[in-house]
Amino acid sequence: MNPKTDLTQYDHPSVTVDVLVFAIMDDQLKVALIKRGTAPFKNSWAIPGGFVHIDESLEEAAQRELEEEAGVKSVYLEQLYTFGDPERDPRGRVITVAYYALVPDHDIPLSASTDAREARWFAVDDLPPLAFDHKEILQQALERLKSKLEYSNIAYSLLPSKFRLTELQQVYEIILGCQLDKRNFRKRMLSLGLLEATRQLDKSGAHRPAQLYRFKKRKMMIFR
Amino acid sequence: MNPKTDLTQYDHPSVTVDVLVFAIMDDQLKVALIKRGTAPFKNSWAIPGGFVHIDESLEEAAQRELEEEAGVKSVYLEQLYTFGDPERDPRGRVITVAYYALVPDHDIPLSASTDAREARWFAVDDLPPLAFDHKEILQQALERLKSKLEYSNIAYSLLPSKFRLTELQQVYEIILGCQLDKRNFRKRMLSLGLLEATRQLDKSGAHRPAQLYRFKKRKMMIFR
DNA sequence: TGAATAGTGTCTTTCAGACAATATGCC
DNA sequence: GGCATATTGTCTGAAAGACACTATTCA
Repeated sequence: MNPKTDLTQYDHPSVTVDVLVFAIMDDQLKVALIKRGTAPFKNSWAIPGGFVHIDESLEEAAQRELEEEAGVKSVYLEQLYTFGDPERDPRGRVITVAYYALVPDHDIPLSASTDAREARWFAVDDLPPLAFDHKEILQQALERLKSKLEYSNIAYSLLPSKFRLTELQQVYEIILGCQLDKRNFRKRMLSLGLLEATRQLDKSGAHRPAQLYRFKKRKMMIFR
Repeated sequence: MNPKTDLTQYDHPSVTVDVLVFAIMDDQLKVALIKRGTAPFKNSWAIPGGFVHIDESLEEAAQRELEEEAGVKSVYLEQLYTFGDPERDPRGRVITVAYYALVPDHDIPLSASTDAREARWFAVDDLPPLAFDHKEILQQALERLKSKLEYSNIAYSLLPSKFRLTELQQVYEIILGCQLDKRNFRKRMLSLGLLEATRQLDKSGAHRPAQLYRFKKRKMMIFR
């Protein structure tokens, strides 16, 4: 049986969404991947995704994937790019609209869903070979994430609602891949006026407790 | 006859590309629009676009539209965003991948192609009502254009290969919609090191001739 | 009191922005 | 010479970056 049959017989491409789910875990930026249970690329790791239903919007489809995969709702979700090379899927013409999501928690269990044998978090700088053009998609997501970190407040979406300034700085350092000066970082963050101190202290360590802050608005803002 | 029939009977969405073609003409930013010759939105103005052929990439489809519409090749072309609301086209499920193009010439004749009664340039701040969700698409393209102008060298793609600094400044002023200081503008542009003086002067006016410059690289570069 | 992290200020450099006079070529 | 545009420099304020010590809590 020709594997292309079910995808191209109508001359309409299939449309999928792929969702890159990012989180900070163990002081690393991690991405959720699934191990494919079916051909093509059976047993390869891939970005979770699926077909767009005929009556749902692209964003709804991405939300649905996100919930199936990581069980999370109301997290940061943004359309990344649409990948449509005719050769990107050996089964036939599949156009995928890639989204990326940022989840604040440090300990999200993943569920292997349809087509997936297994789901796991991978540090983005220690990845297995990926199926399809998923390496390129991931690459592009990382670039977007880095640049958006510099001129927006999306970092809030990788943090719990209250956090120490040191934690915020770690998010920046992990994603940008470089060390930042503590004094300059705090000066800059506080001068943006997007943070406010809460009345709480973090007393979790055997040392001076840290002030906890929150973002005034948990909505993406551009500052340039 | 149910107008949805031909688009949804297979449960696959249709995929189109829409291409926003921008140029500077008469000291205004203009966009190429077509007047639709068929329902829905018959006689409304719309962004030119068409179906993605089953064997061409999205970018190839956009190139093809661009050539059919404006007869231009090798101009700046960038994917903008993918619009996929299930209600965006009354005929059924149509997902469109929007691209925008920047053409350097001041006098591009447009050809009315399939489905179009007429094609015309419109100043972006004097637009007719647009079909579908095309107003939103155009809005988003303008935002992208403005922000990219600030941190990249895409302005080169709206100019001929050699140009006066004054012309370059006009491109910025027209797109950003504000006046810029001539001395500061020139200082900044020259300090970026992306421009080089040619050996030619522009002697077209009854006044002191201007030095002609060119971009060292006619490839999009980010400077941030 | 020692360990561990929190918190803070100054100086320098760089860049953006305000601002106006002179230069050159053509008619 | 008059007109029209081209070309050029200084000052000021803001923000980024380099840099090191004190403060606080807990064990």
